[in-house]
Amino acid sequence: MRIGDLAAATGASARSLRYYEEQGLLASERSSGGQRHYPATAVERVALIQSLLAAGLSSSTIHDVLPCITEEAIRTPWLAERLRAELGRVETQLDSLHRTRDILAGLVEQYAV
Amino acid sequence: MRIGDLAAATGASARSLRYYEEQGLLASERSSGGQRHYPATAVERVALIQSLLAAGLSSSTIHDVLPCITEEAIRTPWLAERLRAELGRVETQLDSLHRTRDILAGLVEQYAV
DNA sequence: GTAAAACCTAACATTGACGTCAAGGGCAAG
DNA sequence: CTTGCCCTTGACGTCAATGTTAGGTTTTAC
Repeated sequence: MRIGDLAAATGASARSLRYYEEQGLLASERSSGGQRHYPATAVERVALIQSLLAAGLSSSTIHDVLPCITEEAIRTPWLAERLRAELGRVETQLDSLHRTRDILAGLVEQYAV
Repeated sequence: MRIGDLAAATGASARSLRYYEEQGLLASERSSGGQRHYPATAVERVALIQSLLAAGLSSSTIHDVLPCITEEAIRTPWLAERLRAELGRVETQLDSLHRTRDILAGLVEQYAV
């Protein structure tokens, strides 16, 4: 898969995919001419990255948390701790968003004609 | 209440409060010397603004959606529609965040030592 | 009345995840 | 081989909420 295919398959722009690579979130092989090639599994990985970005994790946090290209950090207690911390953050955010949803729903009810 | 008090009461910076006013989200009376004064209800209003900002609504959207200082837009069908649209957005985001939470929880389980 | 603390406006700086543009190179089809 | 499309790197632009700084004014405390 070339970058345009991956972009089409994931909805991310080619610019974003290059950015993910630059941030160490996504690996690619290069053709002899220097063009990026991706395995089919990259689609799933990009989806994961997008999901975590949408959850408010920074690319640097994702880099820390995903045992990515370099598998160095796997199963260190530090990684487990970091994961738990981010999970906590997301759950807090989930609670807060839940309350906001209720507020908005209240407004909708109040202003529905 | 002056701006410092409101900042202390809400956790927002004075800069942010002025910005909210600039964006038409928050009203203030001025003293003879030009300093802002807020009613006690402003605390609640700022909390609402923060909540909506945290949910990813832009200040311009909040301005549209909150029947704010100028009460012009109240109860127009358009407002009701806009509110429903934003509620939909937030609910979508909530779903997505929920899934992301599960993914993260899975990772935690996987990498827990 | 005076000093300190809080406030004012105005403007520029920051951050992060991209968009966009320029100048060029790779690659399949005709 | 060339046409046309996709790709490359690099650099600069954007956007939104907020930080920061500067230079001056108002309010509060003594």
